[in-house]
Amino acid sequence: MVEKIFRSQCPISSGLDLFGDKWSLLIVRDLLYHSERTFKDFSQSSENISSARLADRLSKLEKSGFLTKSKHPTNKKVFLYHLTQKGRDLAPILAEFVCWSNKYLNDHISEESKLFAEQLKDNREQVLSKYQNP
Amino acid sequence: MVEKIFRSQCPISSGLDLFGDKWSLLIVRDLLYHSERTFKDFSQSSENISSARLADRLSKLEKSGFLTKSKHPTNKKVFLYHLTQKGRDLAPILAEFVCWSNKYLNDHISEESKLFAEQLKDNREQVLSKYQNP
DNA sequence: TATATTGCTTTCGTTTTGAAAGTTATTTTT
DNA sequence: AAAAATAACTTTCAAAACGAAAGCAATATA
Repeated sequence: MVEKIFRSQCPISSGLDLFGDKWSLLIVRDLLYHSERTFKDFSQSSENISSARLADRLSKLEKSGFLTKSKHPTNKKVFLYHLTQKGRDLAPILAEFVCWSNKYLNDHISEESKLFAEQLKDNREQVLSKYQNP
Repeated sequence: MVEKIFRSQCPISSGLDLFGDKWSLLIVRDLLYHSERTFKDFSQSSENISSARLADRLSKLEKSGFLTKSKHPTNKKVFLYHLTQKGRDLAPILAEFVCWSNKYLNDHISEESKLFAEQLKDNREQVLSKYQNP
């Protein structure tokens, strides 16, 4: 009845068990950058996630405590997603993805992300601190 | 004929396209920790990867330049896997996994990894520098 | 020489995925 | 007020990825 979540006691393996797929960290990325997103917003990100997959990932990330879902103040059919602290604390992982890709995929990534990688290189702590608080 | 590798120009999405699955980073982890591994060594890691999946991941990681495969000096049936610089440079990503899991999965991860997380917290640069060179 | 081991590959049933279409409640337009 | 559009999903279905197990060839060990 109780399904096993973790393959081992390794922190890397356990992290992968929670958010190690092709989509979860992209949802987190969008929320770090925009702080508030709707289902439609996520759908329109450039990686073209299918709505089935998006719905599934949002509910898993909510269940695992990475994000919260709340009602829009005026529009009844829209829901708003926000990161929790647990989700915001994934920012340093994403930052290292950015740095790695800036070094090894430099001719492929966008100019905007190269600039961001430079900022991280020069001033990691300060850049990241902006994402640590709500 | 040419298959698309990357979903977008985002450095995070592109990193996930290359090594964003449940196994690749665990192979890298083993090689960061042990510097040299055989097929059997990887098979015996505590997450129990199947041999089909392991063979597939090793060949993909080799093809993408994260690791190299070479002959054992004396034993003809054994092959040795090593990280390239490109692979070693994933260490900071793994380090952030360790820090995140130490904070949010502390009651689940091993004591050994908690110690490692503490070392990273106190002395990130020096701890990581050990993994940056061959 | 017989047995065991290594590094895979193959097979196969199950799970996960992506693409597309469908649904419901609400909001906007006419 | 009725019709059309929209948001947030859900459903369907075929394809891809996966895990477990067995099989295999070359080499090493007993």
